[in-house]
Amino acid sequence: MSEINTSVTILDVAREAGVSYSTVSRVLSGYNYVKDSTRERVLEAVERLGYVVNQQARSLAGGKSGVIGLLVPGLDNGYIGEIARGIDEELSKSSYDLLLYTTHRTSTEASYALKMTKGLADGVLLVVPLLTTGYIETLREQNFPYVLIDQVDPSNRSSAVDSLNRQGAYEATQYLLGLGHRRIGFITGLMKLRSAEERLAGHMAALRDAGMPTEEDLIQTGDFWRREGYEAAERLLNLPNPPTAIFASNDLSAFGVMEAVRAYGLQVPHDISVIGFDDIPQASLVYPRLTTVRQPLDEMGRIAARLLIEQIENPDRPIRHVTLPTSLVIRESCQSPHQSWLDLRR
Amino acid sequence: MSEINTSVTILDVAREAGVSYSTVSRVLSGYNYVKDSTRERVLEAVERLGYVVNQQARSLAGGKSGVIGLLVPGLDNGYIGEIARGIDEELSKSSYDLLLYTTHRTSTEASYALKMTKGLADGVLLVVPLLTTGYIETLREQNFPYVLIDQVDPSNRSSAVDSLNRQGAYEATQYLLGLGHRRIGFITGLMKLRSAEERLAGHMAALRDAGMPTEEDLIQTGDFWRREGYEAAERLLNLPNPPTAIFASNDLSAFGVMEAVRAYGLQVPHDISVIGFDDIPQASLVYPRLTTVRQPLDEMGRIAARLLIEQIENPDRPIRHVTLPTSLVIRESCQSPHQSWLDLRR
DNA sequence: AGCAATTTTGCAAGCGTTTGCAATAAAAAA
DNA sequence: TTTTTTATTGCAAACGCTTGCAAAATTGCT
Repeated sequence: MSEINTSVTILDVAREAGVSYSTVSRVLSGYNYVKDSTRERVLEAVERLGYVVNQQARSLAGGKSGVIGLLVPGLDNGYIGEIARGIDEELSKSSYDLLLYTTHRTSTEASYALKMTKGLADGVLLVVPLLTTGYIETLREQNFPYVLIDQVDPSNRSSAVDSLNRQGAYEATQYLLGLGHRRIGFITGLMKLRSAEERLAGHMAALRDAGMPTEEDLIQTGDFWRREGYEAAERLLNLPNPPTAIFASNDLSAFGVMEAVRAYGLQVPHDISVIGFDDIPQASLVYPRLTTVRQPLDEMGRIAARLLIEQIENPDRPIRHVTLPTSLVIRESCQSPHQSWLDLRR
Repeated sequence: MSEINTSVTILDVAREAGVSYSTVSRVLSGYNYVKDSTRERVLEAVERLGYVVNQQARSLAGGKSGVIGLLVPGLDNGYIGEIARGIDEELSKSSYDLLLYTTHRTSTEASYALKMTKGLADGVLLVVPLLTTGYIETLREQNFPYVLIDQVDPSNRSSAVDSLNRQGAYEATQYLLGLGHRRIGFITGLMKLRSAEERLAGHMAALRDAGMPTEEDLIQTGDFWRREGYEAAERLLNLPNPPTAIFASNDLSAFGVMEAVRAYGLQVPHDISVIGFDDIPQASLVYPRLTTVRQPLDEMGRIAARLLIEQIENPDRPIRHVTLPTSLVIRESCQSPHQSWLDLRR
């Protein structure tokens, strides 16, 4: 790699190796019908000239771009970070690069989707909760490889990776119940999202199965963000008969809850137990460390990436929907309610 | 955008609009010498056909790729996330896309650098602390636009964005001193890095200027990671005469410190004050919330992106080095040492 | 109306690869 | 040997776009 010149092309390599450029191309793309001695000569020339393939040209000429698009709502989330890490890890095993799009960009999601299909990427990973199903159809029609992460295609005709939201929530509530809580506040996620729906459903089911009445005031609307978590918690704490535990639909809003609890001069878990959902890295950083339902986000990213690559390299593979289990991670933010406290509220 | 077909090319648009393909190209790339009526006709055709430009082809033909490369060590850092957010925000104002590379990938950093110069990106943002200066030279030689973030080119011939590490550390130590601390433990960052060096230097300078002796045992080596922060803190706490405050070179290691302190049955800030550096989002999430030196990471990303774009669009712009100020963010992890505690140690 | 200056438009030649097809060389079979 | 078969290699034609150059229109002045 002595000569590092921008303009070393396949032709230069061909000349250097004394073969035709198509032979060089074949060697480079791992074609089999090349004599070993020739291959070696080409490789040597490549090395000597410091040649690097021009991806753009390669993909224009019909090859693959070697790029995978990742469409996410934003980077300020923790949650996305974990997924991205998983994706990145998986991609590092293959030779794909990652092109990141955040939908807060000015143009519409749909236009990104389209853009990618135009040669920019070989496939796309969608972590776009609020998706307008519209462009998913576009992708499918064009037969462009894509995988949804933590969201589902209502029509069920897309490859997707998600987790057992409902069951996770069910277990969390069951856990709280088991600790002796009888009044459990629930803060929903953004209800347009399937995952938010399922978590609520799981919670309700657990209550029902335990023969507990559901009280409307105990269900407060949130949006998966911290601020709304704080405010929903305030509403819960202001109730004439406040809950002894609060189940927030994700960790971020659980953090808001913890803050609100503290602002009310109460202590977690002493006065109020708090449980979250996701298990983002911060969950074990807060104090007290948050008990939460772990969604294997990085694993989801990894699997999605794998699914996508399979689909890219083998286009007629049927779509697949992988659902990962969640698990309750018990840390220090929950405990049994005090008897006195309970009595007080009777 | 009724017909969404993969293969709508500039030629189709030209036919539809009844003009030549070069005219279409000119309209699309904002060339001026086009009659208004023609432009309109073309734009209509584009709309009608749902045409989307093929970036690969465009960039092959000599245009720009419209992609900016971002080379980072990994995504598991919080620190990187903030920078990336800033970059992303800035990019969203322009029309560049972001291609993400993590160096933990198998190939070497240098090969990525090369790859990008081959048409894949128009410029690159480097957040690669441990950089071997080698490929920076490669980039410079090829006159390929790049900007360093939170790191400096020893030879000082690169555009870069960093912050006043030294001064930030100076102020932090001064603050601790002002609170009455006389024995301050310091946990370094990875000393290969300039920023780690500077933070240590700032700390030492503050001690010196305050007429304080520097005690070797109080300086422990860390590496900017949590685990090492924990262990360095243990070493500090095991000292015959342990410090009353610990200054960790970044927030991540400060978290490790807090953990260690807790593991020793002590309380932050009651028994030991802890101060960090960076102010990553988690800093205000931990309990007690971490007092730290704020480095405007997102702003650094934003500025770096801007610098890079300027450089791309105006190649003979001189290189620039922007250094942002840091600021002390006082939260709850520091307080004055107890007199009794101090006496105990006299 | 005639001519120069200026604005618009179109043609053709790439950009660096991949790949189908055909030609050549080598190996196997007859 | 000669004929088949199979392995190697080269040529040429895309891929979809940008851009220099030249031709065609238009406009402004005499």
